[in-house]
Amino acid sequence: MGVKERKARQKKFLRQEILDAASELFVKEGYENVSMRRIADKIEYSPTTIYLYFKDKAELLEQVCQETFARLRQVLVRIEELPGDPIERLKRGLVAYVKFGLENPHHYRATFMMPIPEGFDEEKYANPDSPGMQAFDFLRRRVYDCMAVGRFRKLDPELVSQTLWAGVHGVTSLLITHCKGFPWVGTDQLIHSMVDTLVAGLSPGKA
Amino acid sequence: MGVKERKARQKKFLRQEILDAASELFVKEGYENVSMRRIADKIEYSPTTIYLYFKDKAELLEQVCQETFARLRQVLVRIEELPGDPIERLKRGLVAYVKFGLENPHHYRATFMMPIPEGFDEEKYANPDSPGMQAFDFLRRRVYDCMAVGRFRKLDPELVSQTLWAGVHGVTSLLITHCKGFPWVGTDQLIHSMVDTLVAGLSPGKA
DNA sequence: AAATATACTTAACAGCGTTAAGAGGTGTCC
DNA sequence: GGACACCTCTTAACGCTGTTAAGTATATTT
Repeated sequence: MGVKERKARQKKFLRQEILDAASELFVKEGYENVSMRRIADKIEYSPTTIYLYFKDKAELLEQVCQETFARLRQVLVRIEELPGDPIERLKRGLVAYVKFGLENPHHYRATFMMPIPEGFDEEKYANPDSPGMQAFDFLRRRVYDCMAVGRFRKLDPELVSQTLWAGVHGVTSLLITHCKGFPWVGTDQLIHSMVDTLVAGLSPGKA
Repeated sequence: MGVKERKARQKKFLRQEILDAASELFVKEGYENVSMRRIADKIEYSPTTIYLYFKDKAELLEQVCQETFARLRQVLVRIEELPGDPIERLKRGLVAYVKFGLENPHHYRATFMMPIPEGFDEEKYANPDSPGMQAFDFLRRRVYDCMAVGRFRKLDPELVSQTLWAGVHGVTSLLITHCKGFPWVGTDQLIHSMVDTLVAGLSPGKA
């Protein structure tokens, strides 16, 4: 009676195949240039088949992004395990965040730069299990570490975390959108300038 | 022989009418929900008429955004004229930038958060006359002011300007995209935290 | 009055996300 | 074995989208 299991396996396989095809197109072309029909062509199924596995295009690409952002989580966990100064570890995490965004610009855009779909589901964005939230949690923990050892001024740690996030998000999204056509002083320079400046501004010894 | 002039006036008038209709829809619904057909309906012309006045949708909405960003320029010029501490003037400009973005989220998104169109024209984005560039120039001048009076550490002023821009852009775009569904500590708090932290981090007295 | 230029429209193309209805094979039960 | 139901997938279609080519009707010029 392993027939049910085999079918389930096949279903899962096709689902993954759709995800992979979508991902590949997505990486190459970005959100608006990936169409259900093109994905279907790639896997040699009819377009409507995709709807048997995903509610709509938004859900499909959200899953693609989640897969990718799971990798960011891994990177951050590895950094979390590394020894070192709390400040240094925080900085490393922030820099890794930006680099990850620049390496996966389409995923980053879809996750953090696209308008929330009309009927926004509060839970999904507040959901602490989403990879985005997990990345933010990493940041928050690093901030608490820095505060615990007095490397940051006594501020609302939530506010500090959000400020840092906004900072690295700013660099990431700006570089993604205007990568060409603007005389950037240099990607790495800008990343480190942001991280160092924010951290310096949060450090004690200066009102 | 004022007939030519009258025609030119009429042409200009219709052009502006298109711009206004597009702007109104754009403000209410955002980029993707504004269609050429809806604009045409609004002004009671055929959709193709718009193409006699604008090359395509991108150019039309770019003009809409330029009109709006011209208002940002006015706001910044007024701030520029105000007396006060160079640091305070810089901060006021940065805060005004974010508030403007939050008041015109669709324009801000279209201008600074959308993928550059395929055949990107380098000149247009490097064009120093574009409202975006003018806003950046304002920022740059304020940075030079702060440096001139020793309120900033001796850093590359270009790098400092870009860092500040990325910071305020980060707050703006993050709040635009995730305005709901994330437990923000408070919009104004976040804005001022970013501005104050960056400025503090750039100030002398702290390595 | 005929020719031309201007301003606009109609019709169409090729694409999009998505849904409704149907086909064809597989497994189940009488 | 045959009827039935299920599961997977497809075909066809709807109503959108941006955009172009061709046509019309009016006004100006010759």
